[in-house]
Amino acid sequence: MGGTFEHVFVSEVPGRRAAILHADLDAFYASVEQRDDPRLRGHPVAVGGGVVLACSYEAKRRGVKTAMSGRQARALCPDLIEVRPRFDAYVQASRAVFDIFHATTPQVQGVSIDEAFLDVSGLHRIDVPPVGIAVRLRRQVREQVGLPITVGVARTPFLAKVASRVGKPDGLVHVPPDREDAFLHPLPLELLWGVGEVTARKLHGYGLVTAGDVATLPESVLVGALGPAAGRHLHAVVHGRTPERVETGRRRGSIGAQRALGRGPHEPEHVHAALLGLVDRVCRRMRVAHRTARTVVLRLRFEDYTRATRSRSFRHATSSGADLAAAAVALLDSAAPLVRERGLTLVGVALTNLESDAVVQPQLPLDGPDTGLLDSTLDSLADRFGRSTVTRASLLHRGDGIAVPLLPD
DNA sequence: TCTGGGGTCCTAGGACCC
DNA sequence: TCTGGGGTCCTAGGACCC
Repeated sequence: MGGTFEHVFVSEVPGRRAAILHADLDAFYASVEQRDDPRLRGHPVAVGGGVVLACSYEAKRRGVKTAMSGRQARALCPDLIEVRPRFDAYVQASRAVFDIFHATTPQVQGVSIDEAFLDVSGLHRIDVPPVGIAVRLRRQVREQVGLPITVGVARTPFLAKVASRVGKPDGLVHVPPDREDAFLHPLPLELLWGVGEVTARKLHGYGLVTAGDVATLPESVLVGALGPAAGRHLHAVVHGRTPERVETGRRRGSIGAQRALGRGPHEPEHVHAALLGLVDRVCRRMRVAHRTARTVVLRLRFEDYTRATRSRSFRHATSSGADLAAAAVALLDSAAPLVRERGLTLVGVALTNLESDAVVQPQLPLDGPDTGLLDSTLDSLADRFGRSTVTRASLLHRGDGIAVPLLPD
């Protein structure tokens, strides 16, 4: 395990500037395994089945990467220790870490199971400066949960995210507002959040290597090369013009599940059964989340690794497993020629255009809405869905309860 | 080197409406 | 008969993220 390194550019800038922390657990799944099994510590560890889901920094140094096949990883690193994932342990560790985040500030935006943005701008009177908060946060996560975490501190979430990337593993990087260009411009453009393989390749084609190179270009050139949204975004990014606020309380927009089938041929009945299993799973998750869906998306992947999607939208959102399953099966039938031609290797289903469906079961009066009851109903819904959404709720009768379809954001 | 499972956002064409 | 601009929704594909 690497030692702690703390890289702070200069001392704290006083005042009430926006201050965002991006906190990102290092090699999360692999770190949990190393925490729970001392024999794994200091050794290259990969978590996964046939594919590497996460790997320790010892493995990363040997060239092992996420999403690599197990065979490939073993070829690069013969002494690799492969561990089956224990998702329950990861969820538990994540909850413990997020508890520390929420104890630090109410303004927490979760990004994934192992990272979050924390807005500490409002804490300047009641707490130590942001870098001090970051130092404490790292110590608390290490002491209370036993995991290494990297924190980036900056004026905007985007810069904090890039800072934590630079600080990995187990580091702390602070970007003071007056050093943003000095920090950002020397970095290879691949480090910019949102620049992936395709965009990087395009930009390299123009002879651009660093973020600073990109910053010399006018917006119109970037728009011409990358399209309006990506071009404008990248131009804003390299000049430090990204939003200062974190977004809390956002609800997800889709629920999906997929299953790799392996190389075929596959019996149609087998594919059919797999699809129904997936629909069942996503419907279950949707009901637990008190959502309904208006659109079903079928995802397919073929032996040549090409992909296709087919989708169908309903007039009204539904939570009916039967309706959604029928739609999914019809979509699969419509793609039958493609499946025959290319050979199916993956089937997936996603529910999108999600709406909230809060059905209030207790005996509410059906004869004319009772204002008091409705108020208390709305209050309890506000706890579950967030105040701003509920103020736009409309009420209607359904069966022996009152259904409250909440308008989507 | 043949690649898992969960998401987000953007683009673009066509239908349809005013 | 031919012409315009603007908006929304649906569908399919693609880039990107962890």
